[in-house]
Amino acid sequence: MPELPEVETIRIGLSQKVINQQVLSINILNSKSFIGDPSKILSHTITNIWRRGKVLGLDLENGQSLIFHLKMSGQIIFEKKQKNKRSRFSGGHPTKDMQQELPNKSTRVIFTLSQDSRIYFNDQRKFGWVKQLKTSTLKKMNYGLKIKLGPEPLSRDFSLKIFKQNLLKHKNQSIKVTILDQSVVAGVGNIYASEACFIAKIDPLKKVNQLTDKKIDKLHQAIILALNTGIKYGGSSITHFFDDEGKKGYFLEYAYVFNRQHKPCKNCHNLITKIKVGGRGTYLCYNCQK
DNA sequence: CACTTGACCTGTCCGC
DNA sequence: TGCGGACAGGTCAAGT
Repeated sequence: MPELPEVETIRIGLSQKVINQQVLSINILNSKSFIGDPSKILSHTITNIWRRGKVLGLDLENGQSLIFHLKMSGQIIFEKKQKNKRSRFSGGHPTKDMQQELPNKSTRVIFTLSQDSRIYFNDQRKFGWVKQLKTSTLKKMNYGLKIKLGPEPLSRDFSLKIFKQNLLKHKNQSIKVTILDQSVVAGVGNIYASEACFIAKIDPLKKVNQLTDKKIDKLHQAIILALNTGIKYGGSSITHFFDDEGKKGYFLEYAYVFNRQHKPCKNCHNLITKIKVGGRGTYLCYNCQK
């Protein structure tokens, strides 16, 4: 589920709440969801929160880190207990988004923090994980992933030059499959890959070596725009995504193509088509994207 | 070697 | 209503 904008939305929300909190207990309800040694985290204090691609990290004062990958269905929900009632809203205003009681049948790990608050790691499909790693080894360990992560798309590291270099390592691969490769650029997933191809007016099936320099420039800009727009609307909620307070994201209301098959293109009114690219659902407007 | 498919899991939706 | 199959935001291993 969560791509860069969804993880970033969670990071922003959590950052105001967990810094300087101590981890009082860790309750692992599904053993495969937690990798590493929880005792190295226990009773230590959170000093920093960060994101790298789709990975979210918490650093602790003892040189250890907790990192999260939400894969397809993971959630990180912060809950602060207030006297008798529990609340996941800062002001206590109920919203329709947060029907679920916690913990629930998807809850895999519960972190109890100081100030009577908790972090719930929920994950229906059990693909996601939480790992304990030494902070100084994070980079060497590729943030818990097997491949080396590419540049952070919303930082200066994501220059046009580097993007072009990385793209051209995959000359014969389709554009969409290539930008989903986390070693080319970190954090782009299936939703924002379709969106970026639309914004750049590129057919996602087209091969990398068919792109002109001008199109590569457009695609580079389009990736940045799509991700920033996702963050602006608090991410995309299809079924599983909620932010750290249990609220939905609204990006899909503003999406050009994703999940809009048989609906009119927002640019030319032709109908949006759904195809498969690299085994993944892919949405496009054949009139706009060449 | 480059590229594709299936596995990992649980749940939902759709056609028959 | 039930059953089987396809599909779902990601990553990785195995297969071609």
